[in-house]
Amino acid sequence: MTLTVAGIRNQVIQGDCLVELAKLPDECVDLIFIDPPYFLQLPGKKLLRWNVRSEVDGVDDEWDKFDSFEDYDRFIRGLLIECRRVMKSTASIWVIGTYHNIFRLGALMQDMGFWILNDVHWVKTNPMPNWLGVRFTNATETLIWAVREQGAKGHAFDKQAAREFGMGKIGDNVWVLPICGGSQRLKGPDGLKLHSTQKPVELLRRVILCSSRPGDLVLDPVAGTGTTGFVAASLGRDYLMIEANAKYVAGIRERLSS
Amino acid sequence: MTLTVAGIRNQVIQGDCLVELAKLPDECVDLIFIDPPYFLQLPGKKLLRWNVRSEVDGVDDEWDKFDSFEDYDRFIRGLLIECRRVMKSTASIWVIGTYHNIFRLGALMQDMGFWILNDVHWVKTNPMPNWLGVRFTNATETLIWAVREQGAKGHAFDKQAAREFGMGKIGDNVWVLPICGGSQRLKGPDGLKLHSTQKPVELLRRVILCSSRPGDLVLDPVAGTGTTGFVAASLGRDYLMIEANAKYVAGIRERLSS
DNA sequence: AAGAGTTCTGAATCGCTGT
DNA sequence: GACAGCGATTCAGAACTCT
Repeated sequence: MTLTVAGIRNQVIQGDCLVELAKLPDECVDLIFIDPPYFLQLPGKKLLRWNVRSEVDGVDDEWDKFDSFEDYDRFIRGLLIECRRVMKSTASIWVIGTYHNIFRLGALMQDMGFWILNDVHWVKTNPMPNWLGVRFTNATETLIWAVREQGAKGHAFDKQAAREFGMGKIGDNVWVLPICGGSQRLKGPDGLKLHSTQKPVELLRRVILCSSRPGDLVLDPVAGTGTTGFVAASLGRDYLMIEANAKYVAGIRERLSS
Repeated sequence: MTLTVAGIRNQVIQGDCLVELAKLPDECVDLIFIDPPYFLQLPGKKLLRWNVRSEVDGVDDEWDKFDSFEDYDRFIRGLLIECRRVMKSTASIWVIGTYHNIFRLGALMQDMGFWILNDVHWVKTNPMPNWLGVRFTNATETLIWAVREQGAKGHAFDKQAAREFGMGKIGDNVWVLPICGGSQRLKGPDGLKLHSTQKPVELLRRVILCSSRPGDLVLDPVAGTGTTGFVAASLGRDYLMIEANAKYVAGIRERLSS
């Protein structure tokens, strides 16, 4: 069964992203934001041995388990193929990651024919300190912004908005802003943070303002805590979110209704 | 013929990087810096500056021409295989690129078994502006810093130096500095810039100070204008540079003798 | 000589229309 | 499809010109 375009506006779908994406018609969305699992490969036992903190906030969720780069690539490729199919010719797509996964994402996108417009660097004002002191503090995440193919015309770009966000006078590709915390951070029924890598509202605000128009349909197939749809709605865009985890979906629904 | 380790210190070799690297013994260098062609894929059409009668002198050098991503990947993979072979177990390697090529470099490195320590982002204070305002100004280049394999021990890291360079209080992975210009920029016999992509001395100073020790051997197999060796020598490190282009080699020799 | 104003350029995957 | 031509609009920093 294929959903109608009208029927997919402002929905949160609980389900597997590949299964649910397959139900969407071709060329129906204007903007896609993907915050995939990062494949951190954290040697957690080694960190435990130092006995500093039990987990150092390392991501250790069930959805971040992949056995190999090949497994990870296969998942990402499948996801991107469906995303590319549902993009309008005028749509653009953002993905975010760290050095653990962003190079794979970018190379796969280029191999699939996506045309990269920019890399944008989120510089965190309050990164997790590197207490081992054997490498640089990792204070950044990288976003890739791309269109469906070389020569694709008509994607949205709000130059005035971009100008406000960059460090330079033109909108440049460096955004300095804090990580998600405080009251913005969703809590689960247990009072602990609901999601380990919730993205800040301001990050999504910049993405959506710069690269979409009012009334556009914004898709997030790996919605997590639903920041994408939450911000899209607040900016007069429509959203469609897909998330497999029931607890996250419950969190999203509560967030959207408040 | 294999060169002795003593024989390769402080040399500039004119020749094909793959051929010359193959002559080196295993595990002989402490640090590698690679500034490969970026495969910019610029349109044939020149970008016009509209307030003056001039064109942007984009990079159209022969050394940046590849038929496809596949061709590009083949070149990079061959280069990295040899680099990995000549790295000591305690060595580390830097590569630099932009969104055109850095994702491919990073993914290839991961696939080959390199272990990424950081991505470091060079934020340019004076980037080329985005004339037409259809995307973000591309104000950054990305460096990847890696060791030979997961669990490799003993690579150099000067935490004090790193602390001075980052934007945060700890040495973080964002470096803000201007592009190479002025008297630092090498000129050819015709008075024009010798090389279209010369890297600033300060960038290499940071790389070498942070990730090598005095007396270490620093290898640059794609030397260009020789900034790597020039800076290494000034910091009490030994260097080995390989460069195919005779004009660039002449420029390097003159630069080193002055 | 010093200072003010002008020109030039940098790893750029940058437009739209009409023929 | 390709290509020519029009035209909208950018910035830091070094080099250069003029006073």
